[in-house]
Amino acid sequence: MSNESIENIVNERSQHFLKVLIERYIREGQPVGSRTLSRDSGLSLSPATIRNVMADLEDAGLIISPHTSAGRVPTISGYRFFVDYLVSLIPPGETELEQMRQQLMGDVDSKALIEKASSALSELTHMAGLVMIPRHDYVLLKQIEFVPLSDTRILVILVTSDGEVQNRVIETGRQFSQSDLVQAQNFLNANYGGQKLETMRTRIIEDMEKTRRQMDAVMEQALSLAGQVLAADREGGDFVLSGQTNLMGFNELSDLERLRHLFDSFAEKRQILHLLDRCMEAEGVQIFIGEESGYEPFDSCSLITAPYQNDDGEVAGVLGVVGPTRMDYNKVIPIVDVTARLLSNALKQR
Amino acid sequence: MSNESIENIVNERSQHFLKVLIERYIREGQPVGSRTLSRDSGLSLSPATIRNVMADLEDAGLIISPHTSAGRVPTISGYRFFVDYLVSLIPPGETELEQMRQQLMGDVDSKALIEKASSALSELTHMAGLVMIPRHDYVLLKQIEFVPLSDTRILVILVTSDGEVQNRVIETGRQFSQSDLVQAQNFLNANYGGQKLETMRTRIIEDMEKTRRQMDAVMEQALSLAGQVLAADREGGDFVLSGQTNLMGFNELSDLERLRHLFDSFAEKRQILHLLDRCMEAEGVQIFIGEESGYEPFDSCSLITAPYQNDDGEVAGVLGVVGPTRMDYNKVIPIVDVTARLLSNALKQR
DNA sequence: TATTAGCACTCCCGTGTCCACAGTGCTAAC
DNA sequence: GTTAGCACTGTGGACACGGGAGTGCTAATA
Repeated sequence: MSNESIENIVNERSQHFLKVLIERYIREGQPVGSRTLSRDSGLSLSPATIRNVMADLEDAGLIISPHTSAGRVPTISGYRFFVDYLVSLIPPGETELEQMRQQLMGDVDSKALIEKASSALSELTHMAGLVMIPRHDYVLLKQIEFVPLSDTRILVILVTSDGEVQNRVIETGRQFSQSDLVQAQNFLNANYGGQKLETMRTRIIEDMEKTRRQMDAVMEQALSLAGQVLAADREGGDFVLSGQTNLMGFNELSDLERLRHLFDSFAEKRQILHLLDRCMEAEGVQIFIGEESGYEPFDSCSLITAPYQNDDGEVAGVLGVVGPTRMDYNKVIPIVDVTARLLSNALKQR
Repeated sequence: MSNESIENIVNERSQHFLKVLIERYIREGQPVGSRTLSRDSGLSLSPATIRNVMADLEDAGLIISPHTSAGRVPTISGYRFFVDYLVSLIPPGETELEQMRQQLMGDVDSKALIEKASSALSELTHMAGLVMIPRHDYVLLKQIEFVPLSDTRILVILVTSDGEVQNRVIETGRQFSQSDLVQAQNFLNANYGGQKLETMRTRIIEDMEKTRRQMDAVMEQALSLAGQVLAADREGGDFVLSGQTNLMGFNELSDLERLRHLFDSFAEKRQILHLLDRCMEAEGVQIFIGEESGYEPFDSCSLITAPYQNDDGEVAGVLGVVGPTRMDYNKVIPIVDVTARLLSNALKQR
């Protein structure tokens, strides 16, 4: 890719300057000039020399100057290069680790854990924390239960492997007796317990086909009910967001118009879920800088995500943080990484 | 109260001018001067005369001028006087009513209805909509159900009169057999079905006292379980918020610091719930202007609320809108009022 | 007595000018 | 390849200026 060629063009010394410049810019938030860089670099070269280097970096598209007589600031590609090749990750300190452990301990239910994880992310990074609610598709059925509400309305309760309980009311065309329901429920528990809802969905459709010939009334009823329940489960998923107001503190996001777009997109959820879905497939930490996410409200933001696992060790969801492109990648990346691990562990020990 | 005396001091003509001034200010958002007011008032009086009147109104504390050579703007007391004595409520137009009905129709579940109501409020007023989730205390028990999860963990399902299903996992000290649970469940349904959770809570405590002497094992078990379930239900309640980003459009709220406070308070929920709780007791529409709410983040906002009823005609919760003090009270008050009625109806017809 | 015209006064706000500052690119020398 | 020197440039703060909007007061009017 283009990064490869950039790496060749920009020699090692230039890379060092790029790193120093970006780290300085992340700290101070102001364009970095040649004099400053000369002092910070540790290489005792004169500003004039640095200016030449900076011109090269600018040609390579890694930095840019907001106007003639300002210093330089990183471009999106600059950050990208930095993140890919130059970061010196700083693992969370003992106090921070302690704080995370504290929050993610105790046998609370998974919903509470997820909220804790989200607020931990936002508190530690001073940005917005984001944790996806585990997708049901990846969740195993522990138990299914039918409770009659009225003649034709049945409350269906799904207890899933993540300790969550989902309930859904279904409207059946006809009447089911109490014992019908008990039978159906036993049948389903015996046959589908321990399966993923996702595979269950497909298997039930197959099985309905088969049973049509056998004509076992109980089975047929049970399958039809389960089919109805799962059909209602096809929608989008959800996530928990914390500390969105933290984003109001950054002056690169202080434009009310942009900020509003961003907040609207948090409330809308759909697009963000789509973005998070894409991150589920990634192996570890995933980073979108500025426009890289391809999602316009995030244009001046970066998103750092990591997937987390449920108690079966399967990827259950994604968590992450959103902040300005000018964020402290050195620190934030490890925080996201560690939080994902801790959440996975916490979900396991229940 | 002080309003009474103000009413006496400020004669009818002045009141008319106050009304015109406030309505103009609400429309235009800029301080209103004597010349403008003279044109708008319809009374063909010269600006000089108006100036005298305005001086009186300023003395009475109803309007104030931001600086020497600006017009006047309403004070909090000015708005208060306006909403108490001068508003000309404008009922929602047919198209708006239609929109509301559309959103609040259909046999969706109560949670969905509440979200719809909230977004209807925000869309119609272009401000933030707020609907409290019905307080469980006011809700009747339709049915209770126990599902064993493991030896000592039991899933308890409460089906309530508002069609909601709540589930809660309780950790019992000892083991319950399947039939124990069925008996307990039947006992509770027979004895407490149709009661408010709130009264149930107190009655169960009494009853446990009584049974202690009779020593009926089933009853005792059942009561103890129910007691545990209800004990977990003592926390604060919740609300649904929509269109909070609408608030970013108003330039009287464009101060990022204040705005952040406001948004934080929405996320924190506790204080706002407290405020809403107070509104439950009020008969109809309730209005807090600026600092009247006594809640600092709302200092430059107004809150208009109305209680709504559940299917038994009892007050179930409160809904409302939050916006800048400079809002169109003439239109917003009726919208809040009507939405509350429509939501009550929608909850009834299920 | 209530209303009005006239007038001096005040404050805001947009405009324009000026200047110091920081940093640049280029050239020529080391 | 590195550096000193220099002319150049955009930013942003300070300042003065003037027009505009609106006020309060006074004296005249109906």
